[in-house]
Amino acid sequence: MLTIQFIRDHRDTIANRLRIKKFNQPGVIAAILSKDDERRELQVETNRLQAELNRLSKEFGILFRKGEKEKAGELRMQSTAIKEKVEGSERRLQETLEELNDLLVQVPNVPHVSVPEGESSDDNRLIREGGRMPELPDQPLSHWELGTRHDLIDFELGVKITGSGFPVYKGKGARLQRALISWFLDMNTKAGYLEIQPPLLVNEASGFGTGQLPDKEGQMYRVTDDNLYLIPTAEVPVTNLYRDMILDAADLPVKNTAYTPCFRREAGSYGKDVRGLNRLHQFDKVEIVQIQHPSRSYESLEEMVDHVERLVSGLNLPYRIMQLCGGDLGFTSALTYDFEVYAAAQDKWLEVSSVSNFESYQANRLKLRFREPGEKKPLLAHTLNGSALALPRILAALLENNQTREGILVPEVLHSYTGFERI
RNA sequence: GGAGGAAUGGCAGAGUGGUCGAAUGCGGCGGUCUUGAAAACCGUUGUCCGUUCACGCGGACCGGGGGUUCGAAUCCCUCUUCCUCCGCCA
Repeated sequence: MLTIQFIRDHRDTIANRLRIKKFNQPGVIAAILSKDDERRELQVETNRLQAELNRLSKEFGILFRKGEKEKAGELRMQSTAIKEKVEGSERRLQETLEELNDLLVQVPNVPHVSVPEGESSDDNRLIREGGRMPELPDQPLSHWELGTRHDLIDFELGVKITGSGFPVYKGKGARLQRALISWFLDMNTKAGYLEIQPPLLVNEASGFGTGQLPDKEGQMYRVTDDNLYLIPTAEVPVTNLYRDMILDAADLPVKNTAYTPCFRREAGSYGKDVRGLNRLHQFDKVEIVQIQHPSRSYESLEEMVDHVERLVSGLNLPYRIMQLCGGDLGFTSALTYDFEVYAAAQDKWLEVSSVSNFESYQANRLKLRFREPGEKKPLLAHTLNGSALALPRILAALLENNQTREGILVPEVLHSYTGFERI
């Protein structure tokens, strides 16, 4: 969330900057500012009463030890009276703090100045494109047809054992998945990312830290008995590794990568977009996460984009990089680039990576800070993450684009991982 | 799952009701000494909020939450985590 200080400092411009993100509730900002004034008044009053009570208690202790029982008794009555006031004041302060927090979490991150206006994904800005469009044989097959024909992916078995959106990968299909994961991780570690294997279930505090809670609660699978959530992305556990930490500026940037399955309920999304591997409840993804100094976070964002671009072009997939418009930008993000690859048989662009700078929005929730050498006050760090890469749609595009009369060709970079060159 | 013990500052570790935000040691930072370094010595060293032009001042925090008390790191309840033993187990 935004810091109250930031909102105070930009009270005149913030509503306008949020408008681009389709947050048209200037009332919330006004309510935050007045609630914060209220909070400060209450704080001053509470602190004053607390100081008074502390002073009386201290005096009481001294008198009591001296044996001046009578004077002590007087003080005790005074303290009792003040104590009631302190309790009342503390309770009001606590309530105000909670109300303020409830308002604060409703405000999305402020978009970067370069974010274009727009309503939906149709208004996203094309940054650049690359790769060559494939030439398909006559009557090309979709990836779900190819998956079934070559016995790579079994959707029906998944339905039997779990439900729709939980495919079973078999044989060369499973091996191809493992090859992609290994190649991605190897490329990421070569680029300086530390490989992490995090837990796949997280607690409430972690969900809150990266912003999935409270606003995206319905998107996560929940283990109610133990009050845990299945991770929707490795971003959650890997970023939360650094919750409540103060890092040295010299440790920045922190660069981590993790492969994990991801679990998403995808409540409310049905229809033809969800066919095959296009949208799943469980899928595999390799994630990259950076924690960076605020003055260098946008350099890191570009570096991450370049890195992801090397991955997609290494697989010889036609791709394009889009900058998300205000209306399409996520709640917690300041700037996001989406990578889309072209799946030729479906004639569709599929999103395979989303690379974002959250600036200090997550860090403020996470209490993730760093200290400049010689400085006393720690500052909020910036967090960034991106997919490098999400598997199912990559697999879909590979199968569809590389189908030939002689079988499906495996990209060269994967040969040493798969042990086969065609399917 | 059962029985017992524990959780204190960057780390180690004292503190069982009253100037305790907390002894002491280590580490860090600054200084003295030194050609330089080490050693020694001196000083300093948590986070957050509020207030102040500033020096400063006030408040909260000793795993989390709640309670007892004029006053809680210290007593009580509860949750979490860790350790030891038993059981189960990939």
